[in-house]
Amino acid sequence: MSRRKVRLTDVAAAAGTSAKTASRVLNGDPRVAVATRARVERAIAELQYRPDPLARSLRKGTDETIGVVIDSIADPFFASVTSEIEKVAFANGLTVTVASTGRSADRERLLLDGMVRRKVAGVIVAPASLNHAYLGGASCAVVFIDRGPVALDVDAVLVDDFHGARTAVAHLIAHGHRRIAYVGDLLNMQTADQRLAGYRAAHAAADLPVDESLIAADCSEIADATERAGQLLARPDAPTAIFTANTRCSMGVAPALHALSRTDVALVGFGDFLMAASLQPAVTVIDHSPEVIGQLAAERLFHRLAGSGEPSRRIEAPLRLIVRGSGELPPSTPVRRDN
Amino acid sequence: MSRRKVRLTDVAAAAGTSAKTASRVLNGDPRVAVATRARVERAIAELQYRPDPLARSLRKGTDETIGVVIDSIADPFFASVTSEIEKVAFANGLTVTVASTGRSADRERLLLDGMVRRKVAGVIVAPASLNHAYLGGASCAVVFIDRGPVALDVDAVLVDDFHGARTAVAHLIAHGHRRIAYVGDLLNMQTADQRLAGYRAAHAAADLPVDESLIAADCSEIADATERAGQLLARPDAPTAIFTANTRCSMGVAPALHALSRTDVALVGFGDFLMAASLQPAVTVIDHSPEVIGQLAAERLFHRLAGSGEPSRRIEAPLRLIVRGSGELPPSTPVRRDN
DNA sequence: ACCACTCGTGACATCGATTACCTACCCAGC
DNA sequence: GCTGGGTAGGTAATCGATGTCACGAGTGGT
Repeated sequence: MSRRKVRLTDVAAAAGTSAKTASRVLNGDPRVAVATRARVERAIAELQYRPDPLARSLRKGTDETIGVVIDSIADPFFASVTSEIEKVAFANGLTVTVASTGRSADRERLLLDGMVRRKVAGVIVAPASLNHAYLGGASCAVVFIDRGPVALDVDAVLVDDFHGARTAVAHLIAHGHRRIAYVGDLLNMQTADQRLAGYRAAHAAADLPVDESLIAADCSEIADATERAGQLLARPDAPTAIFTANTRCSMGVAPALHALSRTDVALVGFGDFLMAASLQPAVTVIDHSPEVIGQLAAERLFHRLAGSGEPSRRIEAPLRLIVRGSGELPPSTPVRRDN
Repeated sequence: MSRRKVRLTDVAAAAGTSAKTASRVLNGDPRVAVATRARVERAIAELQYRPDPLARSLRKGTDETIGVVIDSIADPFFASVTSEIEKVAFANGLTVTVASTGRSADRERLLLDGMVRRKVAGVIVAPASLNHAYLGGASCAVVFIDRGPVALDVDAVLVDDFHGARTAVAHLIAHGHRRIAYVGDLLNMQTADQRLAGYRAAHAAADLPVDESLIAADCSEIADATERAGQLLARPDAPTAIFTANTRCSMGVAPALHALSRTDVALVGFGDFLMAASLQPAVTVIDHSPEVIGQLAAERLFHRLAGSGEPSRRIEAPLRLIVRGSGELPPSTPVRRDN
């Protein structure tokens, strides 16, 4: 009740000093006599004073908030990343503001612009745009995740999309598959592009030709992946295996296989997901732990905020193949006529 | 480059007027001559001026931000809710700050306190504490989700936990089950409490006794649910069906059944989840769409912000039973000796 | 011709804290 | 005794926008 509006001047008055000195105590300025400091601290405790973050931000020109800009909060991958960032931020006493781009470059700019204007201490961004030079003038720390910065020199926490995809596809090839479909995101996404390159590289390494018609690189939603998987499998020359280039696609393709009872089609996905181990067959994946990515990104950001001046780095989050069954199925030879 | 620090006074100067008048134009004050307004508007456009949200908040005493306080962003249910809230907020030009309580009442207070101090326009809270009187003094709009407010008169968007659970369990009973386990959250959660009550009511309605030893109400994490399911099924008098009282528990129990190859045990879960339809058997659930809850909550909040003075309401989000297979399995009579 | 009023505007205080700059004092050293 | 230097603390400007209030110019009624 009574706690309405306790200002710094109130504290100062109670401590019999001026606002400036109270402010010094608050900010840990050493030039304050111990006795005075004690009086101020007692006043703060008694009045339950807490500084107004808005006023402080306005004056200091920096807010104790970190912004997180991602594709969608509903995407389990980004949800986990965000959750981890929030944990680290909370531990450091900062708050987190999230906003989702829905993969729109315009919206990314809009959101980041707003955050910069709000003077956030830093931002962690999964970019949707293709050129980030516009962030150059920003005075806050920036860390990119999932996709790297273009035309901008900042830290990034990424995974080795190329090698991850290559490993996944090589795994399928090693199990005898020759006709492997690619189901992934639109290629204007850096990650998608790299993963498709990995898919091709795996083929090249095994001297296998790539059948371009098996490449479905236009699945931005779960439903798209489901639909494309259905189409691919309906073909007379259907693939015997599918590589899904991201979690969303895996979560679209797995149900499609299930719905068609195609337990004979091998599947390896990029990105682990809940229930992947309990599907029939369990889904083999290349796991890039969102928790680790979130943590690395947040730590990197705080490192910067603490004033590290080191040159920016691209940090690589670990990848590992989790063998569960779906990726080890042998190629089936269904109704075939030729060959 | 040049856009650094365009202040209202700069705009005013460019338009040959005073800051106050420029401010009037910005805030749509009608008392401005059309000519002046035009000049100011042109200056704004030319200088690409955008008001400083911090300064504005400080002065107006309210921030264009809404706070979302939930258990965990990593929880798919809350992630979806949050995502929906963020969509609505973005559409209204507000930003969203999220923070997770990890189910700690202390942390809930801490977080909400911080948000209120930040003068957020409103908060949407999935409470962890058991008494919310402390929010009474807050000057911002408040909407509760998932769990209702206690000792506080604000809007809430809830689901009918009692009837949902009752329906789910009645469904299992209708399919012949007599020994139905309950796997759920700690009972100090309102929702858990109500759902267990629904479980009991369904038994009572069918004149079935409740075997208290089949009630595992201490699973706050996915792993807990997995473990408890394993224990329950290892008993000589194992249940023939399981009701999981929330998504987390469903996601723990389903893999447990799968790992034990117990495709004979029926399962109905409270809350839908990704892949539920693709598990073997597909999981029958009582669905309470997080999207709908998030949207209703956000809309309600904006309704309040728009100045609605109506008395607070408890809005009920719809529930529906999604029949998929796991809930319709007949009771199996495994290695039984008695009866 | 004068009062009463509205209309468009600007000067100045204000939101709550921080910072630049300056004072007062104490003690050492010449 | 006076200067120099360091320390504790105060005063006022500042961050950027908005609220208060007052002021000059038209307008219309009498």
